[in-house]
Amino acid sequence: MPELPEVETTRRGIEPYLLDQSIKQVTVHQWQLRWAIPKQIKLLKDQQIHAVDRRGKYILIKTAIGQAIVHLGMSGSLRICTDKKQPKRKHDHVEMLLSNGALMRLHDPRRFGCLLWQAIDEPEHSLLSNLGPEPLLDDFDAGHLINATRKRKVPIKNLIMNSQIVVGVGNIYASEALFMARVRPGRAAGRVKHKECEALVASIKTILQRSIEQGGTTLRDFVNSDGEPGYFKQSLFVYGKAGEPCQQCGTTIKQLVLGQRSTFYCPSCQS
DNA sequence: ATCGCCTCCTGCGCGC
DNA sequence: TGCGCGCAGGAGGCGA
Repeated sequence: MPELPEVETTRRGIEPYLLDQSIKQVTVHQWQLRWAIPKQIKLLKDQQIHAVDRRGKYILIKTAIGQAIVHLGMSGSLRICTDKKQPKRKHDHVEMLLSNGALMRLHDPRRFGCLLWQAIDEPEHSLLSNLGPEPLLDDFDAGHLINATRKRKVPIKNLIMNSQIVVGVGNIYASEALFMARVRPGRAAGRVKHKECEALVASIKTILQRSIEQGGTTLRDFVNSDGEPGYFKQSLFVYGKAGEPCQQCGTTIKQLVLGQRSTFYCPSCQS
């Protein structure tokens, strides 16, 4: 489900409830997510939260003795519950009770997400150590993308969704950014010109930023930490619009599969 | 090194 | 109304 804007929306939503609080209780109802939750997650009990950060699509809950690493997978969400009587729902796998009385619940029907632990004295987790730059920071620039695309034969869409190249670009925003940059998603990455790489970097930044401002994209079930949907869906140009006229030129939007993922583009606007 | 395919899991919408 | 099917916002891991 969540791409970078949805994860950032979630992070911003939970941060005020978590920051400087201590964790009074960690309850795990379902240990088996994508990977089993390590038993050490219980070390969070009585720890104070120093920061709630994000790296790519990972949310990092930091304490003096280590950090919890949360990934929401396809269907995960973190919700804050301030009403104690709010019942636990099916697929609420983990609950963390905070010193301010708030309860944070990790909900994930498909269980593609994860909750991992990295002690302060351990090397950076391998899931984090091989990640590319943050798309909204300055080290993700045209030079970086040009360098990453040379001699690569993978479709450009697959390449921008590769977290070793740049983090946070998922299936929705990859199609949208390619539309904005007027580049067809199936082009071999190495055939994308320098100018087009520049446009693509700018598009990725613009689209992710705008989506964050709208609270992310809710297609089916994304909700923020308050349980509210995001509003960027109304700003989508191509994703999920196969058969509809392009908003720019009227040509019918096409759909194909790349890297096992549905992909959308305008055959007239994008070349 | 790079690429493409498979996999994990539940839920929902669609066509019959 | 019910059932089976295909598809879904991720991404590591594998074999070629």
